[in-house]
Amino acid sequence: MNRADQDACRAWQLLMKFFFAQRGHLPASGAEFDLSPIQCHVLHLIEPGRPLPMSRLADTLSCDASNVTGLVDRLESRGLVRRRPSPRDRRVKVLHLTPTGARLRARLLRQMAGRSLPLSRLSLDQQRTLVKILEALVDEK
Amino acid sequence: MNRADQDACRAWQLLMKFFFAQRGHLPASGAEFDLSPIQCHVLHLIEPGRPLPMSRLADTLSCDASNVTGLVDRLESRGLVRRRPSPRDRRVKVLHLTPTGARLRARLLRQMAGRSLPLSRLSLDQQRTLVKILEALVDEK
DNA sequence: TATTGTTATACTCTATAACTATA
DNA sequence: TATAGTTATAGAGTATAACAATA
Repeated sequence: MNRADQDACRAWQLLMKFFFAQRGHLPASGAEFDLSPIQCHVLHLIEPGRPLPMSRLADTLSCDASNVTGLVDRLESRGLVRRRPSPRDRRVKVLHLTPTGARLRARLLRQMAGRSLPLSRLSLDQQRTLVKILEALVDEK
Repeated sequence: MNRADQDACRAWQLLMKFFFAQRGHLPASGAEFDLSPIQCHVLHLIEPGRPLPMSRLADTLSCDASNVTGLVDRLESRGLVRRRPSPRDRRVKVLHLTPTGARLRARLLRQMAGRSLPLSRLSLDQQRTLVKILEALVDEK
């Protein structure tokens, strides 16, 4: 294995380590707000002011549509999200955050960042470089 | 908010986006090997040649010990891991990968890296910088 | 007394199959 | 015919409480 391959290999090993470490923190992060990990994930995906069709949620979560029904039922009964009919396609229901849901989402994300991302270990230069790299790595479409 | 705070804010927003994107891919990644997301996580945590006590697994997953019992039951019945008594403390059981488990773990991690980490979008310089940054960010203890 | 792991129980998460409404 | 969403069902994931064995 050449030097470039070694670097790439090391990079994805560390990215996976980071990912699974975050995944390990998620149950405790969510529990502070009485949210399951998957509920945290849904809340992250429904951005304020950006309604999301149920089917898109199922795709992004890599799960079956029947699963999303129950998931959204529970979030809706807690007053965090709301289903609304789509004006364009009467089969579709789009998901909105309620004001309560938006506030909880913001608190959750702040808490997750504070709990598990020791950015203070990085220099300002490193933080800026990290931003550039992540922008290349995370598909924003 | 000053410039430094903006950079830090953007950095953790992107890290969270990366994390949840990976989390979204995990069910499909695991399904190719008939593994649930949590089973993938456990397999990642039990490194070959590095036995792991059950209690440590519960801590790292932020879950209750009673949960780990069932989790390990299912992995053990598939021949992927084995419980062994600890020689030092007779209350403790440590987890080992079987050869089959170690092979499956390697295949899973290779597949995850190939599926979801488009490192080819990064220059070699960026990859090397990313490694340095992640080493600072991921607690290796 | 405290800790490790198991069991019993109940609820959430999840996929499969069958269904309705709409496109 | 195909797609969006629901329902029913069954199995996996999860926490709580009570327990046995060991420290």
